Amino acid sequence: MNISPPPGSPKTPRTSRGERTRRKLLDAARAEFGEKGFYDAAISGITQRAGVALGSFYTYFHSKEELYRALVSHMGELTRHWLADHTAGIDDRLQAERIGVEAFIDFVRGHKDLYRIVMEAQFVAHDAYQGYFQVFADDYRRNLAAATSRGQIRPGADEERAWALIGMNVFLGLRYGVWADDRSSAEVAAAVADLIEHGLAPGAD
Amino acid sequence: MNISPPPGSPKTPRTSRGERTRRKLLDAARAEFGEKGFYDAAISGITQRAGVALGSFYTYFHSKEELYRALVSHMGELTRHWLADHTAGIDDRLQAERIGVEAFIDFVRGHKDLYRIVMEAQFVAHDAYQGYFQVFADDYRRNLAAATSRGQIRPGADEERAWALIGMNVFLGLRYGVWADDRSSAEVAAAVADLIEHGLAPGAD
Amino acid sequence: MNISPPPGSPKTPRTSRGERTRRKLLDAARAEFGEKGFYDAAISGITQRAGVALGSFYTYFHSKEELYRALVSHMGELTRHWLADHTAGIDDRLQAERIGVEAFIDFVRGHKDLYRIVMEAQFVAHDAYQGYFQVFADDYRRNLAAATSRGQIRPGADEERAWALIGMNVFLGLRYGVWADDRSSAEVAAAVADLIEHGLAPGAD
Amino acid sequence: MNISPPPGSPKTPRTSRGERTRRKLLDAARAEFGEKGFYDAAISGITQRAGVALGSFYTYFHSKEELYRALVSHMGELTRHWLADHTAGIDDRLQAERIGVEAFIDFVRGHKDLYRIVMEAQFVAHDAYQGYFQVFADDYRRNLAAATSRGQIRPGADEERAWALIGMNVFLGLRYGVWADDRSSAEVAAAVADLIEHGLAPGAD
DNA sequence: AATGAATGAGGATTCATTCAT
DNA sequence: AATGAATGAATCCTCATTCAT
Repeated sequence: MNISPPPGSPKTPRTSRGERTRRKLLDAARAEFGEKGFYDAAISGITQRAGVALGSFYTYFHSKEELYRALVSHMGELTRHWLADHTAGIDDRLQAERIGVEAFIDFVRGHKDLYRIVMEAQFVAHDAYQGYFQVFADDYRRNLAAATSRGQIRPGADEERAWALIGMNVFLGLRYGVWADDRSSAEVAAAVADLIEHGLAPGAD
Repeated sequence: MNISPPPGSPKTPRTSRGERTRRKLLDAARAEFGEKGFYDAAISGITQRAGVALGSFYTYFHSKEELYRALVSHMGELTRHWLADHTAGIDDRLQAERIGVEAFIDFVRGHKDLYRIVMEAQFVAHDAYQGYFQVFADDYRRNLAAATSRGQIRPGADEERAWALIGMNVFLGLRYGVWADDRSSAEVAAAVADLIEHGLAPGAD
Repeated sequence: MNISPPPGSPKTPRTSRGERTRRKLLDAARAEFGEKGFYDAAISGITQRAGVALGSFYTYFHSKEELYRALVSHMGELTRHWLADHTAGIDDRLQAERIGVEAFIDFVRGHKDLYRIVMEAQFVAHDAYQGYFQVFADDYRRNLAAATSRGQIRPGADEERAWALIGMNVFLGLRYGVWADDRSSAEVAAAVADLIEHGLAPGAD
Repeated sequence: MNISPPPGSPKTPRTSRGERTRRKLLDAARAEFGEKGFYDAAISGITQRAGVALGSFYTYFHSKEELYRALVSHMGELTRHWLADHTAGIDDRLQAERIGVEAFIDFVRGHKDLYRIVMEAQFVAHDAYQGYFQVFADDYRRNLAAATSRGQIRPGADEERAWALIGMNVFLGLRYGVWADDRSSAEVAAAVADLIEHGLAPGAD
């Protein structure tokens, strides 16, 4: 007696050979999507890069889009781990913010293909895109609230702040991480940290 | 013997009837692209919405992409006019910033289709996208420099600040203008204005 | 102001050239489907036979199946016209039955490809198949009832009789019209007419 | 050095476990083909229903078509056994005919999937289909000849009669056995028996 | 005997663009 | 200027069959 898997069930490899092939496809897809974008990327391009037959793609993924989503979700995990690793142990929120910007730009520079994939998800898998940032927004809000309660930052509308800070990071990542390298990540981070910390007003400092 | 126009020359209508057709196509394209995105939009969809024959499209545009670029560029002008109109006469940069955020969110809400088009341009007409924001960044930098020289804001790295502020606006527009309406634009603007003005540090205020 | 056609609207040619192309496709499809059956027939095979480009197919039909249905329906009309023409003016039902069988076998012999198409419709477009025969069954029942009221035949269960008679015709058409020609249609018709008229019982005749 | 079996040799299981697997595949195939038809049925669908691995299919069958033919042939045996069982001991041909129609409709109702398989064989394995009915036709002819010589029925063209009677049964089975249940098999059989026995002519009875 | 990964030919459909009228 | 038919390259996905384990 066998239990047939539910319709939308993931296609999980059952052997180590399969595991290897799946990974080759994932890597190839990352390159193909990153270079050409979702629409100009071809399954045949992916399988050729991976060095497997066309049909093998469908042994591991239900569709082009499913694979795309897998990549977006993977990128989310990578990003969060990277940021967590780089800001671990920093108790001061403002300092964490500066380190975060710097780490993020560095990360983007090292993952331009995946960054492009995430950005394009807005038009390919809107829910995945929104979900991707929602996780960050939620984290941010929690961090801001905690910092407020510790007296590290002034109280304020944390949700709006969270989205504003995400937007900053995203565009700085785009401008200084993807489009051009004319500033070091540390420079950018310093400039922005100042903005985040004190704002623009010619205060008393 | 005819003198053929230089390649790449714009296809300009010569009659008022042609002018009307061109406009119908532009409007239809905006709807089609806004709804379906560049890749899923079809020329035939555009001409059907416009109520003209398929072939007529190529009387006015060289290609799908050319039309797309025209739309992006049009959006740039609309946005700048809108912001200029709404911040005209405001001498104080910090106040202008708040009004700008508010106006931008309102603008996005009224032009969701065009906003989507601009965002997707990143993957369809990268140079147009970059150009679109570069104009804003340049404006921003000029404004910040001027405000600095007037003593309205603290001196700082204006280029980085410019991109950071653009990123804020874009994501707030996305989150509060396109994705959901759960905050009034004024609320969002107020929250962010506070951030921009004073930053997060629990300063002397 | 244009009214866009309803989604499932037929693709009607608007020019005489289009009319010609559509007909070429219909003829080619008949040959292709008749030879290879629905599943082994290829759109590319049809367009090659028709001498038009692959894409032209979709200018006239929404899908392979839609064309198939058109053919089945066309065959229904042809058959009914043929039978009506050949049994017109025959007042006696029993004689009409004999002439009908003969005409049907002749018809099948001249339209083997379409006959195959109809038969396979059972598995491709079940409703079209059922509809095809239902029309005949209804006609039959009407004819039997009328003949009964004229005293030409014994009263009986006309619906069951109708389907039985259709079944006869279909299988005789298959056996003597499509599979082999070892009997003339008149011979077959005579043999069957006797069966229909007197049954098998060794009655008084 | 091995002696390879002659090409086309049946793949016979050597163990009872193999026997069991083969039967599971046969049952699964019957369900899959019956539901989806030959072309939409997939080997993977069959093996999934059977609860065995895809590759195991080819341990027992050379191809999809071979299995199909096995099913058609199996259905032939089942049908003949059923009819033989139900008409055994009936000496009167006309009564046997009535009982036969009734039994056939009942049989079809209980084997809709196999009936569909047989019908589609016309397009998948034409020779198997023709053979299937040829056996019945031969039987029929023999029976009719015997009945004639016993004086139970009027002499006539038995081959044509045989195919006519088969056609009746097939279509009645389709209409009243597969498509709808709006008549009991006995009712249908009675109506048709009358037709077969006396024909339609308003004879002396 | 059983497993499930790998293969690659094959086919329907879409769509930007061109062309004849 | 307008029309709509014609083109054919391009691509996703399916699936029977083979093969290595």
